[in-house]
Amino acid sequence: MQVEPDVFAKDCPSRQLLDRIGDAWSVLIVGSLSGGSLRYTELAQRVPGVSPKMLTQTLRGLERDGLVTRTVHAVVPPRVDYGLTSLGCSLLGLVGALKEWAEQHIGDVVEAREAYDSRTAVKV
Amino acid sequence: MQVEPDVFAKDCPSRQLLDRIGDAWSVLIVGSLSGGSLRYTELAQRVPGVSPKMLTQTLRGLERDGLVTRTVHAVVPPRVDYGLTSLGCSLLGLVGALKEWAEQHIGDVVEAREAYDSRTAVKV
DNA sequence: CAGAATCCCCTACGATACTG
DNA sequence: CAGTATCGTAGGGGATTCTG
Repeated sequence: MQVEPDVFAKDCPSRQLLDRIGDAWSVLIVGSLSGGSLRYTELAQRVPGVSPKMLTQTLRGLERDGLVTRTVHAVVPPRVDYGLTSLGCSLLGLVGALKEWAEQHIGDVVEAREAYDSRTAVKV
Repeated sequence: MQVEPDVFAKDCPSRQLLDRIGDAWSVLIVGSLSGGSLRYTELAQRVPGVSPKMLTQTLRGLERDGLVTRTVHAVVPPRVDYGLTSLGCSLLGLVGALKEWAEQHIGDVVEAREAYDSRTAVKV
């Protein structure tokens, strides 16, 4: 008897994935890794505005979820590479679609916002 | 001269859409409306765990972004219907893909987590 | 270089109670 | 019914400093 996962069910673990995909840093990091592995510092540069704390924290989460691999090279100075697992790669399509949707519709959304605001701001 | 929107750029407004799509309540609500318009209370029931505050707040945000329409019927008792705009509908594909990915890979993620935890918990 | 640790703020969110 | 208003709290996340 198979239990049907349902993201919409509150108690379903699959809903937890919403948190991960919903996390901006996660999305940004996975997207940044789409071109191949990167080092810690390289990631920090490609994901503008991320603090070392959040970068590490997010990477740990992604690693724990099996989306990202962490490879430590025993050299000096230290070198750590982060790359996508096949599971992580399976997310790429989603991230791409997300990116595409966002870039395609941001104009409409901005317009809608302005319209809404001017419509609402009437009552001072 | 066209400015290329880029979700990955920190200052790009399209990145704000990440916040919207990243918001669990937004995703859940849009998903719930995929079958057609719903009233406030119906939404509250279909989105388990949402408080009236967050429901209203999220709906306002979605309305402002032009993703959702809010129709007030001048009847007693009051009746307000929420439905997707065409822009909102354009999100449905993404939400569906998200749902599908989540439900399809939740198993792998749970496994990965257990593996990671047992691997890490070694050092007490 | 890659991160761990600490401090601290602030606001997002939940719970509850009230109203047109 | 469809919300607002108020309060309270946990913790997410930024800045900074230190270390193997």
